[in-house]
Amino acid sequence: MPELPEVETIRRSLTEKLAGLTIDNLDIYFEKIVKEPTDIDRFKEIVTGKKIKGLDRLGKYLLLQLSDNYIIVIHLRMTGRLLYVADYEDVTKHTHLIFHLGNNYHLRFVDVRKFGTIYLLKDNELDTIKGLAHLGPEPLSENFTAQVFADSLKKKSKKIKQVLLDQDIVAGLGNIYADEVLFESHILPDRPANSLKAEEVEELYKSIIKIIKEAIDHRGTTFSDYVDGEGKKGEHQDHLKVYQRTEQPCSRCQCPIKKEKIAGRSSHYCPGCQH
DNA sequence: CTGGTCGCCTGTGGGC
DNA sequence: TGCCCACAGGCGACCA
Repeated sequence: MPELPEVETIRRSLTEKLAGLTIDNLDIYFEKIVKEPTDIDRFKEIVTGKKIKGLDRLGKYLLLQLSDNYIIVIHLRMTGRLLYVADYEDVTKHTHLIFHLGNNYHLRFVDVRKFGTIYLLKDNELDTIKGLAHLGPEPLSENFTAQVFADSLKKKSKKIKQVLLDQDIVAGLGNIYADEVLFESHILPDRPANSLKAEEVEELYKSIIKIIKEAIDHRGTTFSDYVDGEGKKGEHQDHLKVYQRTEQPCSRCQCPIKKEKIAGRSSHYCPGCQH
C-alpha cells in the first residue's frame, strides 16, 4: 500500500528513465481508472505525442509533468503499480493502461484492486482534485513546522490515529506509518488529538519526520504488492516495530504487540510503553 | 462541523 | 478438496 515513502521511491526510480521521453501511443484496458477527462478519447488524444518533462510528488500523488503544461496525476491507492518495462515483456494480468514510450519501453499501470486513479489536467488545475485541494504540508518540507502541526491537533477531538491519516493535516501517512509513528512517540492510537501534551506533540512531530525519512532510505515497505518503478521491493518491512507484529514482543519493553480496530482501521500498538 | 458506514475491487487464508 | 467469509486499506460519498 503505497504511502509517501513508497510513492517517493517510485518517483525517484522513474525520473531518470522517463524524463525527455515522448508518449507515442497508449492502450487502455480498463477505462474507469481515468477519472478526468471523462471522455476517454479526449484523454488519449491529448496525451498522445506529449513529452514527459519530469516527475513530482504531492503526498501520495504522483505527477507526470507533460509538455504544453499538461499533467497526469496518478494515485496508486492500495495495490497500484507503475512499471517501466521493455515493450516485449508479457503484459501481466491486471494491467489497465500502457503508455508506449519513444524508446521501445512501456510505462504500465497495473492494479489488482482497480482502486487507483489517473487524471489528466492543465498544471494550473490541480486544485480540482479534491484530495489535492486541501492537502496538508509535506512532512519533509519546511512548511511542516512543529507550530503548524500543534495548531492542527488542538482543533481535533478525533483519535490521533485518525488525525494522522487525514491528508489535510500532514500529507502522505497511511496505516503502516501512522502506527509506526505513534509507537516511536510512545502515544496510544486512540488518544484524542487535543489531549496530547505539548511535549507529546513535539515527540510526534519529530517521529513523523524520522520515520518517513528512514522509510524512504529503505525504499519503502513491501508486504505483498508494492514495488518501485523497476519492480524492486522495498526493505522497510524489516524495520517495522509494530505494524503486522501482533503478539510479538515489543522491541522496547517485550510486552506483546496488540492489534485492534481504531477508527475503522487495523491498528498495532504496544500496550506496555505507549500511553 | 462531526462521526459512522458503505462502495469500490481482487486475492488470500482460516474455519469447517 | 471446496465453499464461505473476513480481511487487506485510501478515499470519496452519503447520511444522521
